[in-house]
Amino acid sequence: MHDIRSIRENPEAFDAGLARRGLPAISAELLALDTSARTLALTRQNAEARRNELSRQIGAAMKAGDSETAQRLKAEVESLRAALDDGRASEDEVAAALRARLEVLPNLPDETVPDGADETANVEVRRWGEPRTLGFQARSHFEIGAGLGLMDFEGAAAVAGARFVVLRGALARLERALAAFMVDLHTAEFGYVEIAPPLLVRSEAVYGVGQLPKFEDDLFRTTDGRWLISTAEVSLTNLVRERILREADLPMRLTADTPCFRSEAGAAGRDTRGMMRMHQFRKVELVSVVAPEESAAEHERMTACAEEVLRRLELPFRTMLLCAGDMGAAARRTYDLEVWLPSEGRYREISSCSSCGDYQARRMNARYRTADGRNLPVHTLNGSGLAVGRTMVALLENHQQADASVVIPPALRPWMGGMERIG
RNA sequence: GGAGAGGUGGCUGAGCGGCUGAAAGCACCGCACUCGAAAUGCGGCAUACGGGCAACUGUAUCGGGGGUUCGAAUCCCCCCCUCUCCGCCA
Repeated sequence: MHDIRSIRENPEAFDAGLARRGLPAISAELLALDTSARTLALTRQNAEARRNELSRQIGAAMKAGDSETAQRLKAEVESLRAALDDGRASEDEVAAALRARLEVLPNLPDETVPDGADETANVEVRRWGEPRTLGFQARSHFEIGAGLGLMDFEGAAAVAGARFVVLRGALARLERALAAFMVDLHTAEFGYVEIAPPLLVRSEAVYGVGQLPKFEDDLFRTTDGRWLISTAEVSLTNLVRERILREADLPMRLTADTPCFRSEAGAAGRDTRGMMRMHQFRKVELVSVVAPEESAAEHERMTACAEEVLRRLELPFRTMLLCAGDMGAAARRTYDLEVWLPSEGRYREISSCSSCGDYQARRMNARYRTADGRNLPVHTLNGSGLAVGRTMVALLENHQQADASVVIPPALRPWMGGMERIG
């Protein structure tokens, strides 16, 4: 949610930011509504001030036993009423219209974000690792999984339908090991606090991170009106909703290993084979809540935390700075981590680390108290550290062997009970 | 699911139709006292949005929404949340 005051101060910059997102200028319309709302409010407030004053006089008159004066004053208040009610109604209407326009607008891109309409304009900022030369035809993760007999899409379809998978034995263990490995890394070495959050959340929480009201179609809703989290970002970020934090509470760094649920509406036909795009997948999420001046540095730090997972698992990746047109709505600046997939011969997204500025904080009303006693919106960041399902895909494909087995990278072996190889 | 109790400022907690944006205490910030500190005393200290060059000032906010009333933290209705007991249950 944008601060209407900042739009008032610099409407050109606001529209320019939206333009980078590929959106038309809207500041003139917003400011017209804003002016109208303020004018109506001022008129209403003056009428209310008058009414309050008269009410005080009525009280005084009644106390003095002067019921005649009291009656006369009551009549006068009555005459204010119609105007007051009308004014309030139109004020509410204008305010609602302004809000409806504001709450669906995405965040403005940071100055350091490159221009561009889609992923082709993203900028590679670094690359790590060399894709292995296999010496044989790379098999896809689902071929490997099928070969091992431990990845079952048919069974999953029978139980749940398309876009689900059933893992067995060593692969089920592998998923659990990867998640535990990631959480342990982030807590033990990077200072994140592990959280076991709700997976079903209320609308207010989804609204707070910016996924409602605009992206309702991407989510699953329960019969009692709650939502299944599409990412633990929703649960973790909202932990500070409606709170005033002390400066000493910041930075707040949280991590959680949770399933994520996405309807994948609009993704029909994409990634239909394998487990790249599921209705349910496991993800270790990172969330930071920081003071505004810290958010840029925190963004780099968080991205580095996610990258470290890939380094330790010996998975080649590149880090992309997303262009303005390719970022999610809440983000001001985003790095995507893309891991090498031998079967596709290209890099695929495995993590997305975003700095959201005060966009989510305003929607959640999450603030912190500065040393000089002001309450300012915090800055929030979130990132995958990493998407566990896709990490497993990358691990299987990158560490596959000619004999159809898969070598478990040494860093992960403690979480696999010492196992060195699957198959 | 049934019965009951309750949600007030950063925290605790009074108020239960007008003098209450809200007592008191704690916390916090000034000042005094002190060589310094503690203790003590005095003063200050909610948030949001407006108006005003400013001093200052208006409105709203006592979980959320609606209603009654000239006037609501206080009365009525609906919803949300918390707690206690009973039932059910991983």
